[in-house]
Amino acid sequence: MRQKKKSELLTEVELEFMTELWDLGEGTVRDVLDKLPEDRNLAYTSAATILRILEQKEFVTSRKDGKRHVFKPTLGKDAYQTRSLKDLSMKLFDDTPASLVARLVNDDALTEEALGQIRALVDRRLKNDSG
Amino acid sequence: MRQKKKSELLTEVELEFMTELWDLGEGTVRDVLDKLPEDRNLAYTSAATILRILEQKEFVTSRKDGKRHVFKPTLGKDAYQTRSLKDLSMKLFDDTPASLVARLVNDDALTEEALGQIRALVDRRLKNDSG
DNA sequence: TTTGTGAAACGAAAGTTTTCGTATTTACTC
DNA sequence: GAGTAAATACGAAAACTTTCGTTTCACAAA
Repeated sequence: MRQKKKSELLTEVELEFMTELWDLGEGTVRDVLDKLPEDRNLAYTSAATILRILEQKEFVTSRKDGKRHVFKPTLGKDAYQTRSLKDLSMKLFDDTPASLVARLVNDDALTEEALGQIRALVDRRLKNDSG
Repeated sequence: MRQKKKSELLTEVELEFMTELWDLGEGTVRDVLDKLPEDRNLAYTSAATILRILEQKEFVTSRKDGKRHVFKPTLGKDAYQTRSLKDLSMKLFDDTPASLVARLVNDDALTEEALGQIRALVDRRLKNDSG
């Protein structure tokens, strides 16, 4: 029997939808569809299908409100951010978060301001841990 | 006319192959295939197809060596790391690298040592920029 | 030159993701 | 209850990714 590949990661379109739901908190098919960019031009039924799939994969739950379904993430955006970073770090950075940050801070496009913010974050975390 | 979707990002299997090529520097179909995990069990022709696709997408070039083709990345691993981070940052972190790092350093699984390394990297970059 | 071995070329099957059409259901209004 | 507007349910087409089989080609050994 072939093992079902359960990736735990969102596909491109799934992520697009989850991003809207994270922003909305929760919402109907119509809510999400209306929130997509003007030029996205996705059929209503397509959007409904994506949400159905997200529910099958247990990334969202739904409740009924009158005749509509209201969808709500079961996984927080922060948790998914962590999961994605872990995946990227594993696949492309030898599972060494420091080397990921190294690549990031060596990016010329990164502003001085962003660098300062990053250091502040790291410092705060180090202080909290030790003190 | 429909715009060809040119993603610039590697698919799962493409990344798997590029990773081996980055490690090898360059290599033949056989070289890459032999480098995959024991239990990968991919047919030779499948590997050849992936490399052919990577060449079509211009992620690698090939030269002939006797009767075999030797494949070589056109894009460095570091450049692709940067590209991936930019993509992730855009899709999941509001295009704000600092918030990506914030998520990373807030991950409880991150060791004190890794944190120290990260701060050192940031400090070094800040010093170099100003002095 | 024939023959054997391993590689390349190519197309297409199999698997997954994305999109949509059709049919049905629901709630509301008269 | 019949009409209607909007939502859901479901299947399947379309698009993309992954895998492989068959045929052709290149080189070397007899």
